[in-house]
Amino acid sequence: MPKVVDHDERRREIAAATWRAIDELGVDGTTMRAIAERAGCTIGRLNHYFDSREDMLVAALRYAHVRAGARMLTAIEGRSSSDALRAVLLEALPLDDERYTEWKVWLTFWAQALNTESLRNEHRQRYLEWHLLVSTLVADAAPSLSKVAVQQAADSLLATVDGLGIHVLMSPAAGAKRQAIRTIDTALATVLG
Amino acid sequence: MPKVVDHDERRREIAAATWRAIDELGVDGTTMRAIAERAGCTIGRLNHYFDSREDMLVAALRYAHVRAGARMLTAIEGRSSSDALRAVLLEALPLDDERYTEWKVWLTFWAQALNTESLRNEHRQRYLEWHLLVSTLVADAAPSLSKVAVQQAADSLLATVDGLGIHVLMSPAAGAKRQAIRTIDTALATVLG
DNA sequence: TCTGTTACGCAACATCTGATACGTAACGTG
DNA sequence: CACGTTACGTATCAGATGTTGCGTAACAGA
Repeated sequence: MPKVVDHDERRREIAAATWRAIDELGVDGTTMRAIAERAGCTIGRLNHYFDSREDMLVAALRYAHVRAGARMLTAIEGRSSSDALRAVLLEALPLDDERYTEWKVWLTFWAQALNTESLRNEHRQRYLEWHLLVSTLVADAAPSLSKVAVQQAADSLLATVDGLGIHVLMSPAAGAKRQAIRTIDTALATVLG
Repeated sequence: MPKVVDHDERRREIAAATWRAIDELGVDGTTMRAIAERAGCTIGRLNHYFDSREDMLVAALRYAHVRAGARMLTAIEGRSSSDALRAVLLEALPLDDERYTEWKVWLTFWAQALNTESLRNEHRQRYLEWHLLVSTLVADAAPSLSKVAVQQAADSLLATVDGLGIHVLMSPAAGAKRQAIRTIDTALATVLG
């Protein structure tokens, strides 16, 4: 067994570079050359660790997913359920550079998913987890709600977050961000009473 | 002045063909060849009426915009303001094939707009009109609301519609559609009391 | 009918793309 | 110290793409 390298680590590096390329250039501009440039290697290495460009795109999506998931857990830690719910929803919005970039990646993949079944599955997977997290928090924060009402509230909150995210993405002014926070708060007030 | 043809009509035809190509193939797959095929002409004609491919994409976006605008006006006609509000919001969702396709085009352009200033402006324009329409209807339907509350309600409704649209787009099952309608109705109940 | 202009099909081109094939250097193992 | 395997840089290729330029046919106006 010669020349041993951390396979997973390399793949993660490449996924991160792909992620950066998508952020800077859009998915169209994310060519093998662009990724290699950002990963600080040659195309040879990319092809060594991934079978195709599409596999690298999926890896970038998963990478963004893992990042976001970790942030959500941090946001929940040590908060009451209603505080945690608000924190999680706000954490999901593109309010700073990191999350703005993350949203660019999401949006890019949504569009790409329209014509790629594997990406659509990837998205549905993420959405289920995300829905489960929010509905759990809603149930904790408003124990008097029926199961159906909890689901309904979660659906409504998730839709609001996604819509606001897109809006901020297209008009990333400070005003739009403040407005988004206000909208989340009124939505929460409606749900939690 | 020889061989006179309706310039605008030709451009509209090409825009419609571009629209169809985006629907079927995604924006990446929308090549000059693909558009020409759908328009029933050769690439020569495309280049005769548009300076570049990007111009044709913008034209397709405007075409979709015009279509949607016309549908909205039809939906309002002869309804009370609160009925009209509901009709307009539902009309904005991807609940049938035509509107599903339209949403594919929107989503595609949102993603594209992330790296194209001209498309972002195009979107903001559309969003302003759309926001104005909804907030006007809200003001009519709930005259007791303050100006600020009307704006807030409109923001919330628009975000909900956009979020639901994306969700239906990714999971176009009948269940998701019914769920979306229910979410719109609860949002309306909240706003209009 | 003649003429100048417009419409647009056709073919060619330079560019860029993802993928492959090959060569070499690094290194764990015997 | 070989030896065999892995890592990956380099060169190359076939295919696709947007754009350009040329040639021709159609037609309004004189």
